[in-house]
Amino acid sequence: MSHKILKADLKSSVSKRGLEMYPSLTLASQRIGDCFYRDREVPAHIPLFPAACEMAPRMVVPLTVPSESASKPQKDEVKMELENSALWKQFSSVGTEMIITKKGRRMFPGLRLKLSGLNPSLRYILLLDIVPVDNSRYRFQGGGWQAVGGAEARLPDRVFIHPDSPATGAHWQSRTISFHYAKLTNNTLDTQGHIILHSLHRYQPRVHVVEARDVLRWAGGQHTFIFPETQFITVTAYQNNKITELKINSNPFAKGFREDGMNSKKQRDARQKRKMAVLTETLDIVNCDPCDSTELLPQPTPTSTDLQTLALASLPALPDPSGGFRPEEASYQDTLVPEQSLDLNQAFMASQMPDITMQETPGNELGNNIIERSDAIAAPSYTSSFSAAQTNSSSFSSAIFPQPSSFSSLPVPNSSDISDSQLTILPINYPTLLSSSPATPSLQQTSFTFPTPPPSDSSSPQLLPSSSSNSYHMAPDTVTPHTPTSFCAPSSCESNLQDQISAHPLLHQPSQQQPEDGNDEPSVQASAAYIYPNVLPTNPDLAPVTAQPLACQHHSPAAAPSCSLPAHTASTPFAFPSVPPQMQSVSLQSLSPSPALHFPNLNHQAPAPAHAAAFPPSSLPHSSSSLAFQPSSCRAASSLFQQSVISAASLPPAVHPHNLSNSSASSSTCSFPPVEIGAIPPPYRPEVVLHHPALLPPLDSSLPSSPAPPALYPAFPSHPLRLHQNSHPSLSIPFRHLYRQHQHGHPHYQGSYLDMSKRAVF
DNA sequence: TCAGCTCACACTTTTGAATAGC
DNA sequence: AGCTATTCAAAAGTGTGAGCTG
Repeated sequence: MSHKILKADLKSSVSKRGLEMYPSLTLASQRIGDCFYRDREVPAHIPLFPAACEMAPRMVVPLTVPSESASKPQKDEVKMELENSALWKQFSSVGTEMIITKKGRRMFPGLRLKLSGLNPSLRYILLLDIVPVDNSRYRFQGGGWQAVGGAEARLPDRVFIHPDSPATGAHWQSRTISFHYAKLTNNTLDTQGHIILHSLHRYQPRVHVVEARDVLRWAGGQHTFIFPETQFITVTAYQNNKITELKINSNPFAKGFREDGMNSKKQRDARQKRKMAVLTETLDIVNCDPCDSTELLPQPTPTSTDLQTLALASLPALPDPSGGFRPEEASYQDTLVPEQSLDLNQAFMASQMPDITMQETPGNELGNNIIERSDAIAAPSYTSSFSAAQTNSSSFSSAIFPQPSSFSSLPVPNSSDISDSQLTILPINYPTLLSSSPATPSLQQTSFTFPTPPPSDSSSPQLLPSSSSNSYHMAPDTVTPHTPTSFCAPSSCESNLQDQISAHPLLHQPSQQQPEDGNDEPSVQASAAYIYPNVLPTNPDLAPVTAQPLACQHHSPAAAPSCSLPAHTASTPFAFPSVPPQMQSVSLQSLSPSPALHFPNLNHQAPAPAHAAAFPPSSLPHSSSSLAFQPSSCRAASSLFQQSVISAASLPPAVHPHNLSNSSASSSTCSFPPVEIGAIPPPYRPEVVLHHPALLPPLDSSLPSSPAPPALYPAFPSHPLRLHQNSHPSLSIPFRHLYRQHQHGHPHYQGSYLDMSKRAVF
């Protein structure tokens, strides 16, 4: 089976930033102040992010967002379930560790997902990215994981595109979606497209469902799903023996290491004994033959293989200390035992699999570019259960979940806490969690609209406001795609942030979140517009806070700025560079130009339209961006957003690691503050393409030269999208090697990659 | 000295080409 | 000739443990 894997380095703010932890909101100040969401309970425009303290590590932190009003029709109910949730929870209860190696290591357990709610006729792209949960480095001490310091500089974010992408909704919904091809590496110079992570850091995988049309057209609705139980700590060698046991017992490839396996400790010891015996015997023989000894001694020390060969050859009749060395038999036994275990797991999963129903948050019909908030429908139940679980025995808690009961009392660590915190990750008691939330395990859903990173210069096309009241305003001269979104160091911003957070109205509305019944989502009433974060921070953590380039800055909750959003209606297509078929990953980068996706397997699916007009009506009518947190499944909320793209940049404010530890470590909850989802990075910006003509594929004469853009996508001069007809990936440029110079100025610059590091720094 | 990393190893499953059978 | 099933070797995925590194 040859999976045509598409690897591309999309630069997405989403992947780059991941979910920002609340309350350490991280959008650039100039944008943060302009980020408002409307909420029924909070009619006034409430800035998503504190104006003063935007600096925060890009981490996964869900923000609780009041869900859309129940009265609103839910047009977009994308649901995702984690099929092997039970297995994940088993690991999570101990403290999931993921081996990362230089060559890349697969994740185990892998992400096995079920999707529903997609438009069968539309194409979607599934993306996997992994973002830091906090800003700490961990060490396994005293049987548990403890934060022992600050995280290392963030590495280039890469996104793994599911090999089937793009595929129709029918395709995705007809089978289990697995991301087992994705590999993790700690090689910062990795050229294989693996997801680069730091060892001994804590991460949260995220899955993004993006409408292919939208991605190809520099925008699009998206759904982001996060399963708290899939958090893990990266290691180069397992630290917790329990994890090792679980891996061995669960992973078929590790079958040999099982108790009765051929590579078990017992067998290995036996082999070792035999080797030593043979070696000793051989040496004795050699030593007994003085004549030969001088001749033969020069031979190299027998290798283990040689020794084993000798041993096997000389010990065929030797009784096996372990009860008989019969590979076939042992192997057979090994297979039976684990399989049964897995079956049990499956049964458990089935029983535990909640009927997750995440409410989607219909976006603004008019396409208003407003941060839309969807409520964590099931937040209460899930929250409480999660909290309860906290107290239990898991090796680490889900840091991303703030205290349920209280936004107002959301723990906001002092700066001092940050430096010396020795976070001990508490385990999550999933069973408790599940049992406690009978209604629905689904977490809250949060939907966000993400501005599409606009071109950096005036020449770049700009999105014409479809609605005057909700238009984006760009300040090309002041804000470039390179403009960092974060402007203050975490330490300096913490106190302010805390104050702001505590004062934030939303933080005092935990009770307002309705239980998930699909009707509890608070509707966004007040018109809210936030300045289009046209550029994601190149190095948000280092970016100065003072920079406020955007013309439309509104830090006042009452302010409803009208900002023009640059339109990226046209995609600048180019072929992906050829990549190994098995994995193709992209670095989503918000700031740097993003290449148009070229999906090799488009041709064996529904004909790919050359331009938006050719696409069927979007299943994400509002170009929604949604984020859903759920234990095992969730329904993503869709929000109306024209330029929604997976963007970590627009992701929720980063939660301070310590904050995280305090809130989550002490309690895992599902009451999240509003989560802002990042957006799929746009293709290359026009100016970039101009300087790199090679990026542009030959124009397809058969395609209309000037396709009429849909209303949501104002005319934008560009090359018509030319979908590659070759079923095999033939990426003409190192698409997957596009990196953004990360915050902290990551030194591991990819020399062979396109230099995306040159961007304005404020 | 030691925590963390790299690498070779043995074992396993997966993959896909080659072959056989219908 | 075409299709399907089977076989088999190579490739790739595992954890382990010794050795290396800073």
